[in-house]
Amino acid sequence: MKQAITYELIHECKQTGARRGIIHTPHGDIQTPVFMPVGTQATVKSLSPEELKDVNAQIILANTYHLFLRPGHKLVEKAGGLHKFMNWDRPILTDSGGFQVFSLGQLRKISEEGVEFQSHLDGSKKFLSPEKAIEVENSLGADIIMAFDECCEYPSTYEYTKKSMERTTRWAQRCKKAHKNVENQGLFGIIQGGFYEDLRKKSAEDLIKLDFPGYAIGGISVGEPKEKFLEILDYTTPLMPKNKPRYLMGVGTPDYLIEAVIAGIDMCDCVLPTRVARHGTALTSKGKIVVRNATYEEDFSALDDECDCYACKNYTRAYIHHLIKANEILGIRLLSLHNIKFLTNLMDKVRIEIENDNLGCFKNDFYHKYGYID
RNA sequence: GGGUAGGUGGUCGAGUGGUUAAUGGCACCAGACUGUAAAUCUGGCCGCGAGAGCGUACGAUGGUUCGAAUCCAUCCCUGCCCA
Repeated sequence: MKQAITYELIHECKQTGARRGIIHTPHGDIQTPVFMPVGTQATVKSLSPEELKDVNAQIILANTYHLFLRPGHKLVEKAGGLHKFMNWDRPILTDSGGFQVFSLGQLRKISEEGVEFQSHLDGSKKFLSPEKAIEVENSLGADIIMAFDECCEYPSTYEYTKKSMERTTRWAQRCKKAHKNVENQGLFGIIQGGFYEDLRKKSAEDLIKLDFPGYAIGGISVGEPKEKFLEILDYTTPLMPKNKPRYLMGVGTPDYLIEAVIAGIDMCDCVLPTRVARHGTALTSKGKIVVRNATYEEDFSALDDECDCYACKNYTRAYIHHLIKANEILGIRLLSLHNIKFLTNLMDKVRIEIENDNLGCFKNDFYHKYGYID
């Protein structure tokens, strides 16, 4: 049977082992490694699809939980699917709601059957199971859909993490069984196991037996220190199949992205660029700047003199500072645009450096300039 | 000129004898943000001090009181009404 999602490995960086590849999807190819902006409610907050294309977004995320609650997956299906509904003709990935099991901690109850949520919108009770999540994801029609998992908080005990991981594996099995649209949508499994090496290993092994077209690492960047993050990344990534896309969920600071790619990751997503944008911060080649702060009041330079985005080509820090202070939407939009472009530009460079077998040197230069102490 | 309501920290505005350096909102100054309950949240916001604390402060001056932003007197200023 034709697979919706396939991965083509083009090159491995001789310096770092990072992978340069292509993910083939029903809505076109994705050059990897790739950064994926998040558009939870079928929109990357404040930006239009045209603008997302301008900042080289190759693929975006949407969320099962949110769209299930509103406007409802049946409505999106009636609209002709997510692509048509939101006017985005490039690939889409839908998260399963597994992250909401974590982020809505106080509003849900987990059982073997699934998760009962108290809707954050109106308090009403909603239920998501592996089968229901897949039903919703099938209706939404994204190219890549994620298995319904539990993202554990940090720290969690070994016992709890083990139980949760094993349940996530059983759920993955149920997801696979429930998935009806295999030719158009690729279902990815999510490796859990928290911060325990043997659990990660077990999770990966069991999920690989289920033969998903791609695999993700979940349950990372939930508040752990960076050393922990690197540790898990380093022992989990090699467990993932080489001939399939490897997705690290929820990672978006420049250093984490680079570390992930070096570890062998192909895809990352994060709300960070758009969220910090709305809060008045720009990511730049010389580190992040809080443009909301008074120091930028009379700074008539661009956000980042190395950036070619619309905001940097046309506006000054002083102007964007003013817009943010004045609560004007344009400030948020310009920063969102810039921050996404900053990360997609970073990944563009990363792909080139992999091809040139030079990612290690690039990392050092980048860190030095950005102000990371490595 | 007569009457009336008022003058509180950057601002609007609570407080009407003590636990009040003085509630709130806004403004301002920072910090956080990683599969989005987030254009959100947290902290600071009279001066000096690391801190304990000290010093100033509720239009002005004087007074009553153990104690006043709060009571009294006079003065200054502002809004509104009448002439």
